Amino acid sequence: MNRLLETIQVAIAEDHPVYRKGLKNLLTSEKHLNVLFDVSNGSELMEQLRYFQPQILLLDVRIPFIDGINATKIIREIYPDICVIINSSYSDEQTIQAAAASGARAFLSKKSEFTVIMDTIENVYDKGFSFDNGFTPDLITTCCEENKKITLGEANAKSLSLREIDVLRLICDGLSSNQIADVLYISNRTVENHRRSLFEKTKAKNMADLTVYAIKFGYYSIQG
Amino acid sequence: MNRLLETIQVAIAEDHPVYRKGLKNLLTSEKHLNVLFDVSNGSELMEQLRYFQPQILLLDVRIPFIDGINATKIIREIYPDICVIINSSYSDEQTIQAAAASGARAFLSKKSEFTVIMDTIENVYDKGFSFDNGFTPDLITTCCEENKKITLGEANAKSLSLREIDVLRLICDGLSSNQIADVLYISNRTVENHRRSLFEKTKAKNMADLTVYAIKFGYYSIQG
DNA sequence: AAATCAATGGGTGTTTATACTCATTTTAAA
DNA sequence: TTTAAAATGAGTATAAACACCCATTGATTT
Repeated sequence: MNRLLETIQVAIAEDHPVYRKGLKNLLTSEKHLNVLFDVSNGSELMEQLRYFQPQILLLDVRIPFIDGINATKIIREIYPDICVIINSSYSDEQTIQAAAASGARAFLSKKSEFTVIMDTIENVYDKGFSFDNGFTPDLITTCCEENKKITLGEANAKSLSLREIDVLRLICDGLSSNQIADVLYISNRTVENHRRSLFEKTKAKNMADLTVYAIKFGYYSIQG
Repeated sequence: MNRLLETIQVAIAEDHPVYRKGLKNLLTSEKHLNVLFDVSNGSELMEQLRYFQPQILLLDVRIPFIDGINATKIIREIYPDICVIINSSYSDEQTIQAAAASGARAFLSKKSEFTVIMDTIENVYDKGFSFDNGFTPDLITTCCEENKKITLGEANAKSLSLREIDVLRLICDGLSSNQIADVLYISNRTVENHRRSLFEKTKAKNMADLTVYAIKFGYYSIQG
């Protein structure tokens, strides 16, 4: 293959600003790479993914709101084409195993040299996986067997309409049905109907449940 | 003083290559700063210090061979003019206290924005200390004498009780007051009282608001 | 042309949440 | 040992949420 003709789309999720900026600069300076976006927490990550899907996602384990492992699980369900590379400060067995089980394609230590990061990205881009740092083919296969047992039926979830997303976000802002009705200039009965279809589509039971769903799937992003 | 005529001599000891390079690039781009050297472990650090003495040393706690705390103690003895700024991934009390006791002039979280790093460097250069991230004048004096208990007055004032956290988590799980009462073997009136104090402490208006708060401040984590 | 769906609005209920008031017991701290 | 706070429970209200039912309009799709 001719690498020169291809540009790999990369994204970064990492909460240490200096590390994130440094990594972004180094990746940007590579001609065949393009950094689609960089975010500092899981909430922002899921929001960005709704609009931009990178081929490679460099994902820190310890990020706020939705941690790297759970984010990987969710991403595997909604965006199975995105290859997640887990990046962690600690390379202990539990973390590596959790990364493999969640559906990550490679594991990187934060102590890695930049050349190692580049090698890993290219390996994942070419072959789908990169085996290093305790990440082995054996581990993947055993973990994938485990994965088959825990298949979640999120694929059945119907997509939300634009108006439903409006209502969902205002719910997360803490507004009541009446308040939402005032904001959107519609009847509170209409708001309640939207909410009812939100419950049906998301299988949520109440407002709290709905809020968790919204954050989990990037419909609502937590700030600060 | 005229900052433009002065160049602050800085050095970096940090074992994560990407973070180190990123930080070095950012510091180098500041005109009144000069990065004397950057090393990846305590052994290299002490070797470099024999030939080059920076005015400010940005020192990671977790570096190989000689960790940041011990390195600071040694530096204070041999090179008392070098101002050490401890840089750490975790801002827990023990680490901050240890940093203060070892003779550090400031404490930085690795999650800090670059502007915060710059402010800290300039504060230390101008005044000898920078008080932030739990680093207080009191801490310096008490740590230099003996290990006293640090009272966290403001943290206790707003912190949630254990039972309140139980209730908060079950709310996020989507349970109603009656269901929570069943799970915790208490009256639903008690649950409602806990919920009321949760509203008071968090200033949330309803369940959705409370759920966002819980996720934001780490009381509830989203599972994949 | 017929069917589908998003968006709008309503009727009639029951359940739950929220806002006040208050009291008791236990536990931890000053 | 007195004080404060946490954890428990309740009475009485109103507001909101939630569960069913239903219809109309406009846009898109088949």
